[in-house]
Amino acid sequence: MELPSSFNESPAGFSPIDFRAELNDEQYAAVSAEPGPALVLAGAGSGKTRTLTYRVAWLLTHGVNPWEILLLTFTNKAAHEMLSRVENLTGVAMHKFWGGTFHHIGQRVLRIHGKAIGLEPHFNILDQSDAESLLNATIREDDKNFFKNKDNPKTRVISDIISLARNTLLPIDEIIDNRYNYFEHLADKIRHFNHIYQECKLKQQVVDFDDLLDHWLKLLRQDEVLATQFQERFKHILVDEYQDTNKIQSELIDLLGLNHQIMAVGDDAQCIYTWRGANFENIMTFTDRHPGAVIHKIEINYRSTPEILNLANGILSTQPLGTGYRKELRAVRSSNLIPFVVPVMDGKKQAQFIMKRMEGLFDQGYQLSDMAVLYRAHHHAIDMQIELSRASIPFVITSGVRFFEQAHIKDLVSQLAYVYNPQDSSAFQRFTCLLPRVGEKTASRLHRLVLEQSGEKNISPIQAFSVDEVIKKVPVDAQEDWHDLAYTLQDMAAAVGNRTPKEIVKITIEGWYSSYIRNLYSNWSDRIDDLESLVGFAHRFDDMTELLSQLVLLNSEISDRDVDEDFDALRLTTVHQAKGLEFPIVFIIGLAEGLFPNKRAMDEDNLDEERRLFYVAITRAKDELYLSYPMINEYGSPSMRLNPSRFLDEIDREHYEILRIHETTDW
DNA sequence: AGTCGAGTTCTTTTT
DNA sequence: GAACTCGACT
Repeated sequence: MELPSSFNESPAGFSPIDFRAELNDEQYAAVSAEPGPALVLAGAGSGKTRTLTYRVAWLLTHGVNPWEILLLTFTNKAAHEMLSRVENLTGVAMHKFWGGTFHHIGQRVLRIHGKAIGLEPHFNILDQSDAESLLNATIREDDKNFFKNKDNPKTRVISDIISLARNTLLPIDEIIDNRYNYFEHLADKIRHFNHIYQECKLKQQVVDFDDLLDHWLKLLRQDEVLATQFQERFKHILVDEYQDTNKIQSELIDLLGLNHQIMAVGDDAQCIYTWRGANFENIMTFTDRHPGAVIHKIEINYRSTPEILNLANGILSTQPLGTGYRKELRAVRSSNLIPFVVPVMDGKKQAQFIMKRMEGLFDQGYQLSDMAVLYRAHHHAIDMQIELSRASIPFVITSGVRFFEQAHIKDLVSQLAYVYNPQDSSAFQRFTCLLPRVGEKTASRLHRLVLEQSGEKNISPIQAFSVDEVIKKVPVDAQEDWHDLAYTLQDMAAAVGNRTPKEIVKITIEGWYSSYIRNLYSNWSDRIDDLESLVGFAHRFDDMTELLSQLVLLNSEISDRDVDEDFDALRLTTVHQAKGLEFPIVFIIGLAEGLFPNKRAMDEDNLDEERRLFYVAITRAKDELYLSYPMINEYGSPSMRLNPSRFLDEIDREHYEILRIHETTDW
């Protein structure tokens, strides 16, 4: 039930857009808003993306230049989608905008201006797991016995604490006080670990995800001239999913938008990232921080049936008073089936019910790609995957190991990263540890030795791989591989500057790594195929640094062979990853206490966020909605009885119908 | 001292 | 299935 769209009607010339006709009153008011701070409260399914897209188009047709617009989004996908829609609408090419995730833009700023805070333009970006291993290594080096004590927190926890502190701009002590008070005695220690970790990264010219925001903010704060330059350059700043911004992000936006040119778009009812520091205070206090801000409410819902919206509104009304903007989704679609609550015996029965129901839906003309199964946590989908595979029903699962996070991809990328930044010990360690009898300790010794020799003999670190003093220290079993590896890296280094990224990637694959992988994996040809598709990906880049950043930041992008959009398959996804998507048919599974709401959220009293997550899940559905819960959980050593989710109890009984599984055999 | 293999224990959500 | 621990082996 989308509004009429004139996309692609005039492929050659771009005829003027009739904004009034293509938008409803609420949307039009936001799109055509006068310059000045604005807060757009867009309910689920109300055409938020459309509004943002048309706003950009509006600005462009009213004399604003593309480079004067900064578009900040939560995911790369959202940025891409919006900008390509703008391109279709106005003919202005995507790359003319500064648009992307906060991290992406931060990276871009730091490449250009990072020198001021000690970052060379070729710095490498560590992903979550690289960052954690580096932190781990730093801690071990500083305090050998720290992890021997079982009562001490694991690296993961320390990393979480540090990250939360940085994202909320609060001191580490305060984070520990508030959320980890059982580690109070370690506050000094953790602060110290953080300190040496930051130093270590800077020395190696690497940054983690948080640095991309933190350094960016630091840069703007310390260099007033630069800050002013950005403030004057970006005449319009548009922020998507504003409710999920954290303190450091809102600080960045406020600083960049000092001239009151921010349009923030969001929905406080859909704030689901507080665990990552998101703070919906940002959206609640926006008008205080930006006096004169105009609030635009967009509430007409084009997506869902009234029955589904009744349920969604019911959830909204159970939210504690005063915690959000008052809103109600208004339906325009005609009535359809009432949502069903489906108790089932266990996960297997749950999967079987869904498959049974799917058959009925096929008869009604729906296809697999119209349907999605949503769940709270990845492992809730195991039974679903098993049963679907057994019945050979095609499905895509947006989770698990992402393409760029697979071992062989990271192995290869580490070699590329190292050639561009030989200080990067994480990259060095990643590929050296693949050699026989080389582990963490040997790797770091070799890395030090290589740098030392490079300094002493005044040669590049990569040439130093072949120096006798280094070779002597390589374990005997690894000698042969070491030579091949050194040769490949030197080949790559020689190609830097005069070959394209694509060609360099090719050299890397065809070098040491392909012979290594052949001996290691039985499915090596699949893995080589993956690597080959990396060559295709690299083809899009002229600049290796840009390619390397994207490989880390774009972790949701999948390999080219999976990009087939027409492939008819059922979608399995977590609720978090389903944010912003819509499906005619939605099954939400595992709606039991301890699963959804998640046990940990119950322990930590985070039920409001779980409820918002449930709200997000429900509002993905267009035509039909099924809410199911297993009564028994066979995972966990003694099978446990499960109670239906409290969220089901909170819904008015008249808004759904209970479906007993034995009655459904005829569907 | 450091690597490697076997066995155990869990994971919410993501840039 | 991967991330960690532990004991054996170099």
